[in-house]
Amino acid sequence: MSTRRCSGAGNLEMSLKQERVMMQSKYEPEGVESKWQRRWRAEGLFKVTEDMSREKYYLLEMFPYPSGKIHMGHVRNYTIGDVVARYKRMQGKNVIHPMGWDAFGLPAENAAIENGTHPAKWTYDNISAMKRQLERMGFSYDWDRELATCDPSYYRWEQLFFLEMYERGLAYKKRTHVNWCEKCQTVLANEQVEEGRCWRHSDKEVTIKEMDSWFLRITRYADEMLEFCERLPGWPERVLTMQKNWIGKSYGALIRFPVAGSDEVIEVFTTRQDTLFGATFLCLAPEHPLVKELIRGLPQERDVLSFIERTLKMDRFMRTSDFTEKEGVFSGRNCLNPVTGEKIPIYIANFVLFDYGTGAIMAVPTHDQRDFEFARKYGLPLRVVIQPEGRTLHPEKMTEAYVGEGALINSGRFDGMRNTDAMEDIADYLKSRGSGEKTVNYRLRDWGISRQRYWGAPIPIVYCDKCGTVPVPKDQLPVVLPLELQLRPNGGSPLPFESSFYMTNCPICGGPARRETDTMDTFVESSWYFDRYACPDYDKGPLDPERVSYWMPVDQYIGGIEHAILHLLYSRFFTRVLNDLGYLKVREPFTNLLTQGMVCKEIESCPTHGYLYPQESTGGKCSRCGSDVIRGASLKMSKSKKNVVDPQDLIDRYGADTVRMFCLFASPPERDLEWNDKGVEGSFRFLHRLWRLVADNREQLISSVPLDADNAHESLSGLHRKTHQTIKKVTEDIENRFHFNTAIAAVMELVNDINRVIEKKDSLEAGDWAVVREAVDASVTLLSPVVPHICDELWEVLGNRACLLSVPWPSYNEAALKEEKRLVVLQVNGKVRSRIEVSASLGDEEIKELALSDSRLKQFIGDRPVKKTVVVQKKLVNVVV
RNA sequence: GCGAGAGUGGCGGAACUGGUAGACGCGCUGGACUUAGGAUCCAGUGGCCUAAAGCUGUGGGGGUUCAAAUCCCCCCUCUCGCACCA
Repeated sequence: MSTRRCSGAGNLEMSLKQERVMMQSKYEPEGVESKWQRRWRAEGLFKVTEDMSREKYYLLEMFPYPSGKIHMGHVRNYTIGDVVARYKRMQGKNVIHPMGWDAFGLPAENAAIENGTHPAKWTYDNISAMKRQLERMGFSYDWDRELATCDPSYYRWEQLFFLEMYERGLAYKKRTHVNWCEKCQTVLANEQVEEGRCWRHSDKEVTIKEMDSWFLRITRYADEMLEFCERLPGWPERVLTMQKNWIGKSYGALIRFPVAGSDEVIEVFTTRQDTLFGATFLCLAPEHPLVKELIRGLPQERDVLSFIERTLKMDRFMRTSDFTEKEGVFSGRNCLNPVTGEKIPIYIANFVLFDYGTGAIMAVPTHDQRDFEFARKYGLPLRVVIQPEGRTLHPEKMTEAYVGEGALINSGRFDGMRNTDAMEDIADYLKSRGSGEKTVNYRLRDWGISRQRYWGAPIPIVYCDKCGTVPVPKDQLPVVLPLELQLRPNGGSPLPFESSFYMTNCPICGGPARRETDTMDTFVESSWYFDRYACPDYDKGPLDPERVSYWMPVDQYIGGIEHAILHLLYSRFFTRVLNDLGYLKVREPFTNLLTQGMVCKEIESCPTHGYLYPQESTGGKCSRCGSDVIRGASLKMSKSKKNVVDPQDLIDRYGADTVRMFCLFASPPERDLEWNDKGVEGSFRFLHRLWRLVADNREQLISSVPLDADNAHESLSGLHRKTHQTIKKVTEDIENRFHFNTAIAAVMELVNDINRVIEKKDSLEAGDWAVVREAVDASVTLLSPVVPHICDELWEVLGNRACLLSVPWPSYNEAALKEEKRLVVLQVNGKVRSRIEVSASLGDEEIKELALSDSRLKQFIGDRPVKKTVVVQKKLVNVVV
């Protein structure tokens, strides 16, 4: 690697001629930061354009919901991203680093209802407030690419995508059982239900409701998305595992059970077709579409209906909990086991999931624990079909199901086969008889995107009594969300009540028609915003093919782990759709993914007053009642736990650079960050020290002769070496693993070394100052992605003109890394007993000799005979006695 | 229950392919300068021991190795994800 001068000789000369930049002796971040933010903006430093001759680098952080104020999670996420963006830029890449707003969503509506502000005004006010805060942080966004998803110029393209998906059967409407959140007054996708609760809040259960809903056929891509999990080496294993589990592919068979005395057939999905001969009853989910028909007119009808009603009323969490007792009711009907011909009862059971498989199961109580419990409870027959080796199962004596392997019995022609071997054969047998076949089943369901809310992108569909469901013609897009209307005080969408919106004419027959009043899930907007950043101003179509193919895919995506399934899965799906529709050339949107940890802080609480704000706890006592404060675990910052730190307060107090630095220094990005007010002070102090280092030695630094590669300096060779070692370390820490904490620590070490050298200021010669200058230049340059304002200021003070962002990243000199002396550790039986310093030119044998003649080592060896001596290349000698 | 990850000083964290455990920072202790310090600087700071010498030490136990925070086996704890998935 070649040596690059850290100090620019040309710049130096110019600045010496110029009036010298005045420097304050005290570091005052506010002034420095606003100065540089102004200059960056004036120079359009963050603007980026397509340049086919240069290698592009797309760095993206998850865009925020415009809640009005940035929180520590944003600050951390965006600081990590900004460091990478600035670093890559200094490395010479053409870096795109955009920012925008995930601007549709419920909070705007709720705020509107609460305090009478229009969702649009609320949203745009919040956007400008948050934008100001992001600018104050000094992030290097190309604001020319800013977009807000609530803007018709954005969502019109989404409506176009929807129509094209509709044409291809990728968007469809069906009446089905869906997740309903009472609090949000809307339907939720499966991915948005967490532990039976709405992902937005945990205080209200999600219930099941039957209604019409629009779906996107994500399941069409299930297999491909699963397979591609193996081709995303730049993604965390954890996220891929979660996605794989969510897609949930399983191999099994579809088996048809004819209903006795009817033409109806019940299809069942099973992964255990080997146990088919032991199926002694069937269970349907209460939501199963056949249930109502089966029971019509039977004496059981009433009981079944009341059972269904009871079950559906249960919230989803209880319904699917392991602890909920398995319950069911006989439907009054039977069906025939397709292989035994035996008549077996059909039950309706609460534990059967309507949205997995076919919503119906064959029950084999002897070899499935759930079926076993159910059979015991309702006195249903058990038949053993798998006999384990070395013991005999008796149905009447069994206390639990046997789920292991064994030989088939009571299974007709398959008797004696190993159950695992019979899987294929039984499937073939079913196929030959027309009663089933092998199949693959996915846990993933189609993505329900209808939302019965106002503040979202309208679904471009019209309903006509004559023509049915009619897509809005593409040239009539966008279907604009009306802004002038009265919101409903109790939540719920005003659109179905707004005739000026829903009343329209049928695009086909021209007769009166009604618009779809559901809006799209906001995750639809976030599924393609990164594509639009490539060409936010393009109006001839959703995406400018040239620009998009230059920028996509995203090289590095950074965001919270909470989107491991939701947003990341939807985006992978959407990318495939847009690829199939011809808008995109890529199949996967994000090459590398970094999921940063949460920002946590210790909680404090009082036995009577609950969680306390820091100012409510003084000297370990509750300021209201004086009882002892309980210091709790460090938990994710949240308003309800009263452990949030407002980034704005910190910026006001310490400046953006300090906040940026602490966020990175406290822990590596993928881990949780433990907030520590004292730690912030530490970062602030370091920046002060850095500032003083330059301020106090400005004259000597500026007038020092630039260091030449070959004028290796005798007196300060240690500092020269340290400088190059630091460049190497920082480069590798950022490049290979994004470990900014160790990178910062390395620069701190260098700065400590510089200060140690400068202490002997008076004895330093001109050549020494050149070494110091090199070290200072390196420190400032290496830190500039982390703390760009102070670094640009110091860089200018040191006589340079350009902003560091356009200065190349320093490279290190391999020769300068070499130490002429090496510290060798001497061990006896693996224990450190002594250390010696040896010349780096010595060979293993010579070092061994030196070691054995070391007096301290000799003392430890005593007169014991040396059995063996291990020498590790210029590092360690271990003498075994 | 299944799957993944993690347990290192008073705290956040270093130690990259096994080779000086605790870099860097916070906190703490002592000192200097100060009218003062929550400013700054210097020194110290895993534990045991008055100190040195020494011993000991990376959740616990065992193993491999000249050498283990790091590799293997068993156990414990915590975090996250999934959780009646047929």
